[in-house]
Amino acid sequence: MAAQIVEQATRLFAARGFVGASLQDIAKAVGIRKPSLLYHFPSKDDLRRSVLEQMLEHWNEVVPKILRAATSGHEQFDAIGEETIKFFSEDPDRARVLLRELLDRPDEMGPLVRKHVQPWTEVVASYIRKGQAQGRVHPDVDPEAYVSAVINLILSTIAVHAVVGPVLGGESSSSEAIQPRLLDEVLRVARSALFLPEPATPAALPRSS
Amino acid sequence: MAAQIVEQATRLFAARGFVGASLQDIAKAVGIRKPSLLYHFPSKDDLRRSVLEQMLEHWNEVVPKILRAATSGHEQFDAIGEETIKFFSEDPDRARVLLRELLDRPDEMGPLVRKHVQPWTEVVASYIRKGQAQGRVHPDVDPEAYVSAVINLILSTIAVHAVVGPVLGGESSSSEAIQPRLLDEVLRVARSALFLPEPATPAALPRSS
DNA sequence: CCTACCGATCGGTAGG
DNA sequence: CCTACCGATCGGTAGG
Repeated sequence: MAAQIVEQATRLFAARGFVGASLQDIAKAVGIRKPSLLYHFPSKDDLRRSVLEQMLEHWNEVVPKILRAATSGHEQFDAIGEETIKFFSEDPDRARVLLRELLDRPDEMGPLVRKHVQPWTEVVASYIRKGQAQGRVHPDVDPEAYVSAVINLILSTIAVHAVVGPVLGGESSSSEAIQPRLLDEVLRVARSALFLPEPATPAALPRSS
Repeated sequence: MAAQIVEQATRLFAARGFVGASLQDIAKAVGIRKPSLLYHFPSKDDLRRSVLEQMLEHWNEVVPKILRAATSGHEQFDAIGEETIKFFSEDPDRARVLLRELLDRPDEMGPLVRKHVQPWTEVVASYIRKGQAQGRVHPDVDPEAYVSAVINLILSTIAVHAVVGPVLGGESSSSEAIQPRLLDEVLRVARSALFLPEPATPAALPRSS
């Protein structure tokens, strides 16, 4: 039961925001009365925290899988981007709730981001630095800033795809499915802003032209 | 007076969202009573539309200046990015209000984006296509998707900088000013995802190596 | 898990 | 531009 409440709360918080989605609305979506909902979650704020907690829990399950696949090289960095995109696009409400919370409660989200996002950000950043030392990655990439930018890009692209997507394809393109064009371009942008174009054997084969 | 109301409404809508900011709050910030506010704006929704309108008005003043400077070439594309960043970072509340509206009212924002953003998106896209024909721009750039991605990137980076910025610099870095590191990297990502690395004289000087 | 109910606050109006 | 007031809805509680 608690799981269904969290599920519907996520849906409605994502669509209408925390203050915009009433306990009444959420209870009705679950099929119970408001006081029954307040038996499972003592307050609306407790429910909000549970929604975030469940999301970060799922995220923490997925992170090791992402990082394991990513030792180095082009394909592995693609894997990081693809898995991150998969996490958010298999339920865009995750991106919307997260973005809303970042806007609504920056002071509260700071520590949460520091706890759940910064660690793997630093792992990815260290891979980037290693890539720079090996001459595979652009030397002027700011590793931490790059990772932040790509996360922001993925998050916002998926969160607002319903309005930005249809603007691209003048066609019907129902407002439900995410346009692959957008996500493909996001990945391409992230990739080509990172890697040097040529294998570039910097010192190994000093064959001067 | 109406201008002060719109100004404070923008501030509070940006910080707390449309439903989270009450007419009471806004009136108090202006220094008048709620019914006086409702004399200038017949309803809260009218005030919301005025906030959006004023923002898009300012945006429309800035767009021609941006496009005029951008005929072609590297520096001109940088100018587009820099001016767009300037527009939002000189008042980050613009980015926040816009992002909130995209999340809150996708169906209403669709037409607005189509009207105010799509036209210049297509101008920029056509520059990109010209650059591709001349071999200056990566051939696998999807012009419209690229522009959408960069707008999303700028918008979200500025909107949530207060929480993402401090995560980067472990130092004090007060939560007010936007970290130049972030914006510099955003510009670098946008630039290096667009242009081919070399001048690459494709057919003009067929000096085979 | 429910019915019944609470004070507080919401957007908005009447009337001056 | 104000005071006074409206019905509706909010999150939450009592009590079973």
